Amino acid sequence: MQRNDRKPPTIKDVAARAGVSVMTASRAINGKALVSPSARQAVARAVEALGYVPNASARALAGSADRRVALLHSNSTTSAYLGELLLGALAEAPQRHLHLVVEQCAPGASAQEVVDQVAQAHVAGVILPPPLCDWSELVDLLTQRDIAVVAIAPDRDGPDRLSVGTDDRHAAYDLARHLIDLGHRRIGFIEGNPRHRASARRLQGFRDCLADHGIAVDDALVAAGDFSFRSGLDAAELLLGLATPPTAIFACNDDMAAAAITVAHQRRLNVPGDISICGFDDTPLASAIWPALTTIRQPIRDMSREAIGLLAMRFRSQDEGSGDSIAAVKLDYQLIRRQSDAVPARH
Amino acid sequence: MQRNDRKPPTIKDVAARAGVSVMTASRAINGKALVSPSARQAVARAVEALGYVPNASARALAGSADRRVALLHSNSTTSAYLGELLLGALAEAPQRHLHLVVEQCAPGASAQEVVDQVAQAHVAGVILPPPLCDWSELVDLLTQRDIAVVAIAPDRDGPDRLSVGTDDRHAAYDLARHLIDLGHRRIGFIEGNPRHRASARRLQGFRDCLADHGIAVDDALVAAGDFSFRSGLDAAELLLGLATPPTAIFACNDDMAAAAITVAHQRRLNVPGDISICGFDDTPLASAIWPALTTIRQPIRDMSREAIGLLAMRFRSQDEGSGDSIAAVKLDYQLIRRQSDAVPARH
DNA sequence: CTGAAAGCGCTAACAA
DNA sequence: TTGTTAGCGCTTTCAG
Repeated sequence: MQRNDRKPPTIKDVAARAGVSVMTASRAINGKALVSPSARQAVARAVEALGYVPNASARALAGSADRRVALLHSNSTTSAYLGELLLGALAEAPQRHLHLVVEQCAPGASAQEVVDQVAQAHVAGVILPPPLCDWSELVDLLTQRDIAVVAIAPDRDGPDRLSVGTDDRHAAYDLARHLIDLGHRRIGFIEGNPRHRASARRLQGFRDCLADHGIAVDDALVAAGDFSFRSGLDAAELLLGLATPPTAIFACNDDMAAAAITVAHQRRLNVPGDISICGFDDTPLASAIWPALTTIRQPIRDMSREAIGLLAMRFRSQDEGSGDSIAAVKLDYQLIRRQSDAVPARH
Repeated sequence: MQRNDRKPPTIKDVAARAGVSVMTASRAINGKALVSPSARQAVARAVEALGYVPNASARALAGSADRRVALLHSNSTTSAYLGELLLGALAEAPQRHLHLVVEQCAPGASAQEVVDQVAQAHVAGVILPPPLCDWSELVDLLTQRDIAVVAIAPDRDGPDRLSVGTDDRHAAYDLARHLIDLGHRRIGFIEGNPRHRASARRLQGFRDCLADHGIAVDDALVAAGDFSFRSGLDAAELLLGLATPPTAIFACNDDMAAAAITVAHQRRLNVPGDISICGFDDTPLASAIWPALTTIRQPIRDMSREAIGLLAMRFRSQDEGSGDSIAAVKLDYQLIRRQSDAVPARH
């Protein structure tokens, strides 16, 4: 009855305590078939009593079951985004018997160099957050090397391409409808970086919604932007400087929405009294400004969780030689209503 | 010359190619002594040619060298902070031959429960970010179980306690001095959560600086807060509503500084023309508002990197039976000057 | 300085 | 349904 168990219990200890062979213990622990209920129970009890936890290294070494997968990132995403991604992946990986490694690709590296780096890591799969997931040269090279790729929120999901994301168009549609339901008819839109397809999809959802509600889209109300706060300032300046300014602004991300609020305040406009302003993404910024932003939240953590799941599934079907399974999963977004929107002021 | 090397090369391949035994290869690869220069070189060449990378699992399984360490977090820190911490730790751990696992402790769990959870993970050490690092019951329990603990930015670093952080007092002193150098004499201060010692240390640095410059601290200029945006609003309201308002405000974090800017704008004050406002932490928020905040940046990623280093060092000295080494490391902070500060307006 | 043997904890494959 | 044998890739003995 010593306080400090120097060594953690091994499967041998479990087997001994359960009165079965190591193999039976192994099978029971891994939930395989072909184990009698009684043995299964005995093992379960032993595991419980000993506080046994399988040794991941040994498992990886023995079977070819545990594979390594990498979360490859450039330094261009924010650490909040990356943090969420990491948390999801780190939580899911062990459950799927995958080892997660994190790789950062060097700033100026060529696709070939990045692939070499990944290959060095002996990974069987890679999770690619934006903007990496849209670097087709990289994706192709990886695929050629038989490394599975799953894209997080890619610009477009090709067939036979593993991806997870949300439906930007649909989310934008919903947000636009929210504004319309409030009574807005002149709604300004601040575009994101034209190189990101997400921006185009959001605009599309916005346009579709207006069209469906019989509202003509005034092109003067669609201002260019690039997702940066700075660009949001200019766009909002333009929109609010119009002869007939909009009663609401739909910004393609929170940063630009925050900028729009800043401009509104500079112009002595009350938000949301005089003008409603909505964002997209629900970054921490959204709730750290006043008024807090009504915005769309994407389940980032769940995305990487799903990504790991997709990889695990792909490996399984590879092993079984069966055809590929589901390729693109779409997760639900959420409209977060805070204080930056309201019914339009009477004229 | 096949395209797809099915299996990665093992140490056997390296040894064969170098014309030495597996053991010599192992020793050479790990930089151990007792290897002839010629052998060492041959192995190095073989490694290079084969693109050999040691298999971490096998290494962990064979030696007792690789230990597991956990980054334990509650869900109370922001994901940006956690993300940075993760990136630092994930990058450093393999280099130190440590396996990093990430554990989230359940919201309402007792210290005992959390320790049990950690023990389950077979870790030899734990990295504790705030506020976990200040939960002394937890730290004690962990220590009793012979699990090394390193605290990230703890409220106070005891002797014999591994910790890494920055010098809050000193950083606050520097920021205050920056304001004084600009010409400010009436400087408001917005406190953080009184339960966080960091808040007190920042106030102390602020006071010390004023004292050193012969400026009396007017207690009316020190407003309570709790690090939240909301509390910053109230504090700023109070400060700016004073008969003789300050010409500058030093907020204990960026969120409250952002709030102060909001209030200033509501009162038709120009920032920084009419009033300078500084933050602390350099969160993404700092550069996503207008004007962008002058603030203090803490090297969060480096902190977790250092934390891993401390653990590795501790293990090494444990193994060698030597006494404990350096316990508390302080990292350099940085004063980031942006657009929220300026010389005070003439009266 | 170098090498051979043994085994880390676990699981495929094969028997029983 | 169960147990046995072998071996994953590496490092630790312990002998050369």
